[in-house]
Amino acid sequence: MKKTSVTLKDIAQELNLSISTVSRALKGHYDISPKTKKLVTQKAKEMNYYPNLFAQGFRNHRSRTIGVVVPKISHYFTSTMLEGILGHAEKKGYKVIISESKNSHKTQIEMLHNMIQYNVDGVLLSLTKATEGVEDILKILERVPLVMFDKVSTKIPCTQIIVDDKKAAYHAVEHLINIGKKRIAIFKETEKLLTSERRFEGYLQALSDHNIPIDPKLVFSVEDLSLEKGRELANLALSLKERPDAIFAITDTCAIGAMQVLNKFRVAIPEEIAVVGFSNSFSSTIIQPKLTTINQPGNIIGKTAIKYLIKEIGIDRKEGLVVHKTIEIATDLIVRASTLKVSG
Amino acid sequence: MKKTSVTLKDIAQELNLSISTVSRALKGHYDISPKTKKLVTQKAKEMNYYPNLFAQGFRNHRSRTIGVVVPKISHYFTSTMLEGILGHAEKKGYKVIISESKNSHKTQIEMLHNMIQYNVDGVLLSLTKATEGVEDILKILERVPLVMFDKVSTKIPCTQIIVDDKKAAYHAVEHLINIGKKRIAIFKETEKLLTSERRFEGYLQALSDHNIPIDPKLVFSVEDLSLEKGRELANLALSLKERPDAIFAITDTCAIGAMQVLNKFRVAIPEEIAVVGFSNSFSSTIIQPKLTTINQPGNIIGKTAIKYLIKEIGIDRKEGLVVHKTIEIATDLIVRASTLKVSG
DNA sequence: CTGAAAGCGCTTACAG
DNA sequence: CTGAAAGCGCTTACAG
Repeated sequence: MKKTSVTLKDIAQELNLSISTVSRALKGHYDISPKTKKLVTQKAKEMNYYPNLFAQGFRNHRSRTIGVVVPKISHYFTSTMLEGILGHAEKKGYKVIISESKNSHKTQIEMLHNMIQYNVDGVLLSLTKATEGVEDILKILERVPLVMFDKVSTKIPCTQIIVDDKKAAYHAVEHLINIGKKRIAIFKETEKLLTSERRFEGYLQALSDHNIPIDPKLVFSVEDLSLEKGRELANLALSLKERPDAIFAITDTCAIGAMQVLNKFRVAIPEEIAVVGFSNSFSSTIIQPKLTTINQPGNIIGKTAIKYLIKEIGIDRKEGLVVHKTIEIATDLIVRASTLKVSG
Repeated sequence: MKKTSVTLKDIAQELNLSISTVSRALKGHYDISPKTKKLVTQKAKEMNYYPNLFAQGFRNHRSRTIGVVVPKISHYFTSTMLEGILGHAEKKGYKVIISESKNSHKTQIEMLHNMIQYNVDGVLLSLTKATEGVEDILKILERVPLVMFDKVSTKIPCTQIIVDDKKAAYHAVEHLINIGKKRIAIFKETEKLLTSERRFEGYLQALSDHNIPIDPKLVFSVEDLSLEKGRELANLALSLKERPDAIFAITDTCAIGAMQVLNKFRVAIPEEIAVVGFSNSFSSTIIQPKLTTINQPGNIIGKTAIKYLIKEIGIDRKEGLVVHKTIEIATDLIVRASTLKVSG
């Protein structure tokens, strides 16, 4: 496999020009005469010249590469965010290196260090649940432009793109109230996870805005929410003396687990207990009845994140000019059979 | 943001050594005295030195980067293959650039060209459905080591990692026969897609091995199999004078669409019609009854693909030594309620 | 065992 | 409008 690629030098020789001139002509430098420019660009095309991005990057101290670190690539929502990132990266001529941090804080930090070593121009980060302390990340922030998305931390001063979790949850719970529900349970994570807490805030707010007292018995917190955990919590909820008449689960998966239990015990959904999930997964349309849920536009989140990152990369030299924003991306509630209005 | 990183030169100055010596010491070159080695490695650590991979790559004509082109990253199966790729890449010190070809042949070729321009050491490719002609890809094959996985083409002479589709389908259909089914329909794609054709072969083989005549009316072919198409085909199947007593759908999604129709018309699954899918998606455990399906180890496929690619990268200089293999990864049948043995 | 030097392909001040 | 030269950070034959 020969890979002798055409270089500036080759073009220069063919044309009896200097390498400098060829280089400049190809970049459309204003100093070069139109004739030469035309000559060079034609020859370059003819010889099938492609710039050695490696050499360019080496020379310019920029790689046109962006590093992305996410907890797990095979979560559907994550992969839609990645699609948003890839799409925009391509348009802007950036390549994207992707790493998984799994559920390890250590791996996460390692990956970030790798990214720096790979000379990425900037990093896009979505935190693992297991993130412990942020000092490591603060250090990284000093070395490379960084934008966080989806799973973020308020302790890290950087631009962050998130779903408007509080508002989304508020709408979900308000919807339950509107269909006549009064004892609305929430299935959420224990404190660690910001996303979960913000959804909880939305829940509390909606109840209080509608003068519904908060019953602590209806707040179910657990670590590592999953299908299985959804089932367990549903069992707990059913065993309450005063059962809830609705469940707001902060993930679809957990909502589906809960529904399986309700179905098993022939608890009518939504008549006896309505259910709302979060994230509009494919499965939410498969479960019976179909699950009302909140659609998070992964694509837009990813795209917004990389947009801001590229902007920061552009201005990172002039220290001080970088303004950190928190952008909240709007979601929408998709109403399906699991919360159909109960007539009467 | 200052990014003045430590270079070999800095270490050399500190230690009053030449750059050459420092470079060699760090690589453990046998020529360097143990004392110097120790001195240098310590100093490097102390100064927090990280090699500039860019400069190394530029110098060595290798980037330790692998390019991956897949049709769509947000397909669950695809993302598990990517996980396999990423995991092994990390272990071997390779970074991974990922691109989506969407459903466009043109984009696919563009992405491959990009990869070459990015100086990747090798490329991992899974074809889009829309692949038209392979000349473009053959040309790329001349320029960079390439291994294909999952969606492949026999017309391209390179190492290919695929699921043993024929055998998998054979087992699925044989399982249906074993539970007493005789009129087994297949829901498949039209010819274009190799995967689909190989599953069809397995279907035919299983029937003929068990002396069950093939009824062309039971072979349903359609383009772009989807949930919706699964529903349509199920409707067609139900309208047959002689209904099938089982359906082998070559994707889970399509199987689930079919089941929705069966459920709607209160056709008992599996008693009246049993259903088998393909790929063990999360949804296959959500649909009622749970779907029997074939588990494809995406992780292993990805890992195997990158393993072979790295091997090829190692030997690509000595032309002619590269042997192209087709590796078939074994699958397993996961039996669930949709094909439970019908007693009597 | 160590060092000086060339070169990977490109860009860009400097000079003319 | 064009060219010669330096340099990005590293590796590696060549010399001693």
